[in-house]
Amino acid sequence: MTSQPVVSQPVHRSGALLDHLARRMRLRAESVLAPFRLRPRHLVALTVLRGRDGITQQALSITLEMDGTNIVGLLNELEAEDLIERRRSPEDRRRHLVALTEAGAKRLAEAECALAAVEKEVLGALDDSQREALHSLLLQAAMGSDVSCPLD
Amino acid sequence: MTSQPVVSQPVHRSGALLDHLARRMRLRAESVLAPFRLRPRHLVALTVLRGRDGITQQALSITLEMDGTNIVGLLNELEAEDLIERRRSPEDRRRHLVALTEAGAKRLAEAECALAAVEKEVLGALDDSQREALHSLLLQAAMGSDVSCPLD
DNA sequence: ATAGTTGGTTGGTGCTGCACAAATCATTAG
DNA sequence: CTAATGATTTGTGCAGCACCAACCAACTAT
Repeated sequence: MTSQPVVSQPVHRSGALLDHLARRMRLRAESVLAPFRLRPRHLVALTVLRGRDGITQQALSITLEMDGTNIVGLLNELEAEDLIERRRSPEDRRRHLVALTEAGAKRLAEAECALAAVEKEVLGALDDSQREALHSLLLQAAMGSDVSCPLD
Repeated sequence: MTSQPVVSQPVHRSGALLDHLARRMRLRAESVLAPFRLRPRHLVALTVLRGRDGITQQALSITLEMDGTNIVGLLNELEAEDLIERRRSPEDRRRHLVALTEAGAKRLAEAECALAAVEKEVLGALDDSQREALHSLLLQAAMGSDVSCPLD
């Protein structure tokens, strides 16, 4: 690899587009999510938790790239709604292993279902297969670039 | 395809992933952009302007889904740096037609160039062709779902 | 045992992005 | 002339989030 001295095509930047679309999505998502007593960041956290059960709070803080103290608050809110559970780690009883509860998984699924319309609107220019492709690319990017995710 | 009465697979939701990745990108982008005296939202605005020269401020406000009064502030900042230009519309002299200046296009290009590393990091799990695919999907979604963009 | 370190928690402070409201000016339309 | 419209200015308030300091419980090392 790295053999070709190809200087580099203009290689399009996706940052601004990502920002823009995320914003549009979030604006609509907020009102849709409100009846579920969830805000966008809750959704993000729950989504992460669905993929990595029993993650430690530190790892979560790294994954979400949020300050540890704010993670606490976020989890408090979710725990108050019984959507997540904090279990003590048997190996190191200081650690909390955070996991989605059944209610949490259910709420997440319901919320996602309710977001179908939003996504349809924001990603309206994409057909189903394109949306699926987008999802898998986003997923791969999100999982792969996760510092706290050594082995998947 | 589209012939099967498949009720619907779980159809993955991309909202949270979009949110998550945009955040990761934005966090890094902020520091990279600082030397250019640009913040992420400036980048978004400039990116939009590159695609639609001579757009009216109202249209911009619709596209960015930002309040009109905040658009004014944003444009003031960009105009102070001579990155955009406000021209009076000849047809309706109340309107401002906003356009990228040469300096603006240049700054935008430079900033994007500087963001290469950031994108490489955040989208590190994707290879070049995947990144390209992602970009074109995002672009299509952004252009297509734009209410103020009747004909492109 | 004792000291130092680490995971988590609490409380507080402050900045930034943004929505929203109100008042103003220039221009256009009826 | 009057009303409506595009843009501007100024001011208010809230939410997200980073950061700091103090603290407890539990682990580690000596």
